[in-house]
Amino acid sequence: MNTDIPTDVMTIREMCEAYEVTPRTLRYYEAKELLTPIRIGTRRLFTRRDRARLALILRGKRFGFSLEDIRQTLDLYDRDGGLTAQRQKAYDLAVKRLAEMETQRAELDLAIADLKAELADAEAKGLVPRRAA
Amino acid sequence: MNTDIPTDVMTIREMCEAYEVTPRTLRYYEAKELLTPIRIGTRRLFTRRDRARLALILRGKRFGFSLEDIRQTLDLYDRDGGLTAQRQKAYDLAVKRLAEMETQRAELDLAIADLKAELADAEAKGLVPRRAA
DNA sequence: CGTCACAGTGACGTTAGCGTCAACTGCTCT
DNA sequence: AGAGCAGTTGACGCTAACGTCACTGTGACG
Repeated sequence: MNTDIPTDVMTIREMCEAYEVTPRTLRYYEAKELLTPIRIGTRRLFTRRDRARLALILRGKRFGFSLEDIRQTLDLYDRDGGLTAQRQKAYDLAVKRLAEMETQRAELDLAIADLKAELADAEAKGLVPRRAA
Repeated sequence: MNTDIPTDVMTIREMCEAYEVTPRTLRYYEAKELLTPIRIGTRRLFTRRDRARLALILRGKRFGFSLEDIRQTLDLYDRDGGLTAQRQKAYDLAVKRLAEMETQRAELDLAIADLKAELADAEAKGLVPRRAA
């Protein structure tokens, strides 16, 4: 009994400024079924849900996941939660992603340590005047 | 006084199997000046240095860095170390990359925590029978 | 009522990062 | 010498993730 339009929606421009993306990007994500903004006539209105998803998308991208990878796990974050097979699959995938991310975290720690060592070495050799905290 | 060929070199096939990449990839990296294998006639021989660089390349890729990003910092890892402006630039860039990686680490921790919470929530709702350690 | 700024829809262009194929070039082994 | 095989060089192909452009639609406003 609440089929009307949510009040806290944003236009495409507002979205772009809020998340530093272009309209093209948002339309592209919609085409790829990552976002599902409300359509008023032809115009798009992005809901709270869209914003949450967009944040997750952008985050995922920074970790090197593809949009397709991201799309497949996004559903897990939907609160409506039917006990569908769809959702079960999303869950399974998410478990795998979690493992990947933890692996990546370990690797990242290693890479950071390595890089720090290289920098320290370069400094020790007197190559640079940098002050590292 | 050691201009001859290093003994611990690898052919392109050996490299491919060792690092799970294709010949195409290695040639591509060479074309992009990420690797500089020795050329015997037309054949390539990959040195210890190439292997170290390749490992760094593959690692960088997993964190979402572009090959160009990677190329620009790789020089820092070269042990020969002239005090060139080149090297100074590599150092400066590396400092920036380090900051990026630490940001990424923080985000990754957040993302992991989020995802774990979602999974726990899904389990609590009885959506799945998974046993998480 | 004109226009004007913003939104939308194709459709084509672009870049990175390789895949794929064809046509050589050398070895090496028989 | 011929066969075979790993390796090389173009050259073209392809996908993801958008950019860009040309055109259409439309609500607001003087």
